[in-house]
This record gives sequence, structure tokens and C-alpha cells, in this order.
Amino acid sequence: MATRDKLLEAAAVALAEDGVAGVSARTVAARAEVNQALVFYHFGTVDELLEAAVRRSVDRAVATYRDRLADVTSLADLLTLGRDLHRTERERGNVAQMAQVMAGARRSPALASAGRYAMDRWSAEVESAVVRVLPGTLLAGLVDPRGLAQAVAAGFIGLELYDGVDPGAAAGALGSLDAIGAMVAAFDALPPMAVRAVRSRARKAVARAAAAQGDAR
Amino acid sequence: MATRDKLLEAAAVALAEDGVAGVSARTVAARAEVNQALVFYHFGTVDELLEAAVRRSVDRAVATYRDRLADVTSLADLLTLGRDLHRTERERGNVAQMAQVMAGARRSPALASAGRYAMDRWSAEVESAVVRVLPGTLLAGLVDPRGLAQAVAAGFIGLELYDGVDPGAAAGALGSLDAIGAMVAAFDALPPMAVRAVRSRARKAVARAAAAQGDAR
DNA sequence: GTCTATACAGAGATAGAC
DNA sequence: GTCTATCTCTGTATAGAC
Repeated sequence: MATRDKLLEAAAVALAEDGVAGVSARTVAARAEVNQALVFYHFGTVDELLEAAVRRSVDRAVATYRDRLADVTSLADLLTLGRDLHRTERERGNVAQMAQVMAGARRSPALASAGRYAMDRWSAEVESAVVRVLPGTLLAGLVDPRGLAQAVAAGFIGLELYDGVDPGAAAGALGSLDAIGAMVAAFDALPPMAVRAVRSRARKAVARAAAAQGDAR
Repeated sequence: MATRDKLLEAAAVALAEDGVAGVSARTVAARAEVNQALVFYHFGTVDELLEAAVRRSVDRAVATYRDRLADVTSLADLLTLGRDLHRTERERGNVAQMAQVMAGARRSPALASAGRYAMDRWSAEVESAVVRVLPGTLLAGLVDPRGLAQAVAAGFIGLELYDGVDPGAAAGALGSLDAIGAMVAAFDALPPMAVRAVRSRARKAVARAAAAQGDAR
């Protein structure tokens, strides 16, 4: 394996395991079993190494899900795939890498850029499936697919950090989100006419609530 | 103002503005305009100072919302309050502080403890309102209040970090969550019988889906 | 491309005077 | 409680030999 790749790999692992505050040119180089100076030769700065590492992780991960996301035809499908995606990406440390660069974004433009890139890639990919699936659901016309995909991505990041300080609580949070997803998906199983009726009621009530709030201001 | 307080205050601001990677005994002491050695005299280590600072921020913030959360009687109320809470706590930097200690949890037990404490305080407080409000809604019997409160807290953390790398996207994500909340709340406006009918349909469909998934395994 | 050596800044932390 | 001084370590980064 080339030195460059060894560094990228080591940086990704270090980021996931020790967090952004725990990585340095020395520690990453030690992990990669290469000389410390090579970090600067190949990447210029430590932050740029981290950025490159996260971009690579994200590109790889997104590619492995592209086909499966393309096969999704219903919200229930999407939720099943989502659960799987969440579990594997967490286990691989990819979610942790994203959370860590985002946390470090305040002090480093390179990390901010990596975080933006990662969130963008994932939410664009998820959005493409949401766009196909949403029209048949209760949420059609109420939420926009892009925002929903972004919310899911943000939720994963929050859950990742929560898991790091309180795994039990994070599991409880995930369970609730799962239940809500299942409820929304459940409406797909009803006759289309019933779905339309419920959806239209919901939309009217939302409009009423919005109008009432407008009056209050 | 006593030195101890100046340090706590400076640490909270530094954490929110520069992130956990950007704080040091020296930078915090400079911000507080006190001597660097006093960090160690008063708090032992930098991490313990950060922990104390976050605990104080959380205790204060939770106290300012206690009464208002106690007044909540409907999901619509709770969502309105939630929006306000989210905005002000973000502006005060309290959400950023929480996100940063959680990101630093991997390398420091003190920060992990601070993160756990913060999430616990907030979700317990929110849970007390959710418990009262949930029975009247579509989600009654489907999601447990504690898990839902924890999910909301985790969501805030994720959105905070997202906002740091892509404010527009974070706003889009928040908008979608808002719409979903509004939809669920909208059912409160329907006649109780209709709510019960929809809820029971949803619950049966969820049970069916769960059974189907059980069969598939 | 890779290594050794090294400069230099900033970090955490302690000792001891006041 | 506070300040000065200082030790030691770790971090980034570069120069130059190979």
C-alpha cells in the first residue's frame, strides 16, 4: 500500500476513534507506520489530510449504497434500507468521522469543507430516493424531499454524538424515530382513498394552524 | 465578579465560539483576563473547567424554561415553545457548547460526563411536557415520551453542527421537521373520534408491518 | 519519495514567592 | 487566592541528506 493511502486510512480511523482533538500528525503517522514529516509532504497540513480522508470515506460509502437506494420503491423500503445504512455506516466509523470534522469546522475551513461535502453527498443521494417515494405518502406536499433528506443526515450526526456519551439514551431516541417512520409508512397500507382523505385533512389543519399563527403576530 | 465565575463564563463562550479544539488554559484565561495558572488552581484540569462551565450553562438554561414547559397543554403549544427554545438556546451558544463537549467525549471522561449531563437534563425536562401532551395525539401508544424527548435533543445537536458547515441546508432540514411536527399536531384539531380512528388504523398497520418483518427473518 | 534532525510555538501543569 | 517563573511534552512545520 502506498504511503499516501496508508495515511488516509490511518487518519480516517484516528478521527473515528480518538476524535478531531485527538489526532495529530504524529499520532496519525504512527498509526500508519510512516514518518511524521510525510503528512506535510503529501497533504500540506494535518487538516487537509483529514479533509481528504473524510472525502474518500464518504465517496466510497455513498457508492456502496447508490444501487440499493435506486431500487427503493416505497417508504417502507426506504426505512428498512435506512436502518441498515445507519447501522453499517456507524460501525464503519463513517458517521463518527463526519461528526468530528463538523465539530472541528469552527477552527478550520478545511474541516468545514469536508463536513459540508459529506453532508451534501449523503443528502443528495438520499433525496433521490425520497423524491420517488414521498408522493405516495402522508407527507406528500407537506415536506420537501431535500429538507427531509438533510434532516435525516443531521439526525444521524446528533445520534452519533449522543451514542458516544449515553448509548442507552441514543438507542431510545432512535427507537422513537423508528416508530414515527413506521407510522407514516403505515398509511401506505391503507386504501389510496383513505390516504388521500387523511392527507388532505392534515394539510388543511396545517394551513389553519399557520393562518392562526399569522394572526397572532 | 469572582475569578472562578470569570473563568466559567469565558470557558462557555470559548467553547461555543472556537470549539473544543480551540480552547486551552491560556486562551480561556486570556478571555477571562486572569492568570493562566488559576485554571488549574480552581478546576484542576482544563477539561474539568469545561465540564463545570457546561453544567452551569445547562442548569441556568433549563431553569429559564421550566415554567414555560409546565404551562404546555397541547402538542401545538409544545411545538411553538420548542421553536422558541431552539432559537434562543442556539443564539446563546448553549447548543454549541453541548455539541462541542459531546464531540470531545472520546478523549476525555470529563467532557463525556458533561455531555451526558446536558442531554439528560434537557430531555428529562422536555419529557415531562411530552408525557402530558402525547396522549391526545396521533403518536399516543406508538412512541414513548422519553425516547421522543431524547430524539429531539439529539436532533438539536445534529442541526447545530450542520448549521456550522452549511446554514442554508440546516435551515432546510429544520423546516422539514417543523412540517412533520405541524402535521402530527394538526390531527389534534380533528374531532376526537376521527383522531382515534386514524390512530388505530396507524397502529394496526404498524403491527402488521412489524409482523411481516418478523416473518421475513 | 522518504528519512533524520531540528526549529519553534503552544500546550498542560507545578513550585514557590507574595 | 493570585502571580511569576519554569519544566516538560506535544504539536506543526521545514531543511537537507539520502
